[in-house]
Amino acid sequence: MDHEINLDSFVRTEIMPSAPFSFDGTLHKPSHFPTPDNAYCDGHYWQTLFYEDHPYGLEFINAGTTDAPRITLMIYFHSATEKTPDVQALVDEIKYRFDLDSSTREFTSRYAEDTILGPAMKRWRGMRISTAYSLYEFTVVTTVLQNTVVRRTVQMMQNLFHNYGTLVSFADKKLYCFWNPRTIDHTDEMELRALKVGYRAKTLKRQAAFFVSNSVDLASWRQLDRETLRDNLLRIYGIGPATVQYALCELFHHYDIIEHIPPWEQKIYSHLLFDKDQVDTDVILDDIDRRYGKWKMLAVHYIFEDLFWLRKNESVPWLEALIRL
DNA sequence: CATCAGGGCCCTG
DNA sequence: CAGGGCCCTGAT
Repeated sequence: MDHEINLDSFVRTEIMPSAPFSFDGTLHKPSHFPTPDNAYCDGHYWQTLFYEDHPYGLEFINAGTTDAPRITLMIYFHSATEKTPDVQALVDEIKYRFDLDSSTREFTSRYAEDTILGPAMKRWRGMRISTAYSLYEFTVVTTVLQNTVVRRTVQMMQNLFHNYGTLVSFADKKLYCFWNPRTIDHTDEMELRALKVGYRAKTLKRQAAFFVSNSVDLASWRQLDRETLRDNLLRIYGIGPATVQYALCELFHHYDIIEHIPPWEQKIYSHLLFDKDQVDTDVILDDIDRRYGKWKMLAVHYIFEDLFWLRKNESVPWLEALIRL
């Protein structure tokens, strides 16, 4: 099952994101549960990428500043199965997934002195909402996130990578790369259940089948208007109101909407915005809309991630109480 | 020991 | 449109 591939060759390229740009804030999201497909340290980020049926290893190095951004990107590949990777296509895809070309200058200058956003802005000015994942991969991640605690989510993801993913080595890292949905489409549900995913086995099967038979054209989904896109996403088994919200901002970079606040986030925003334990979600949504208008999703992302960066460095007792391991 | 909710969603009535 | 059920595990 667990095969390993040495990504023995690489190409090197430079990417110039639009300014301002936060390298660390965009590439590493401390609020996300850890997965064995990426690694991070200050100014340096490693990520596997399964693209066009090939495994890649990406190494991002911060070679610029917030106002003069520059990323050195190494794309590692397996020379025996691929002679010349399509670097341009890969770079375009990476730029989209990490939203490297988006313009946030209006937002960053407008809210530089905002009472709530100001401090986060000093640290993460130019941060984007991003994900390294394809839509299929994203649905897998959100599926193992549902109705459980973080420890189990991490374990489920580990089991799935271990059984269906590919261990790749590059740049002195060994990380797992995502599988083709066909892999899970071909396994039976009982085998999946043995990986402790519980009732989610059915969901994972149906999602894999969907992506195999429909070959979703992500490029065209990215062009859709939001309502059509939302309808399409909600038609995927296992995607409901919470996941569709995450998908719209993380995968498709809609920064101007937030319509749904799940209970645990409600508690966090209650603390951060109102200094209370529990505030009604409608009140929170109204407040966010009034303060940040068309940037409201990006705004709460700054607030949220800033909090989780803080948690990396020191303990935040009230937050720890909300994170159920 | 038993019960219950957890970083939702589907399905039923 | 409200509410029960879902695999499992740790908290209570």
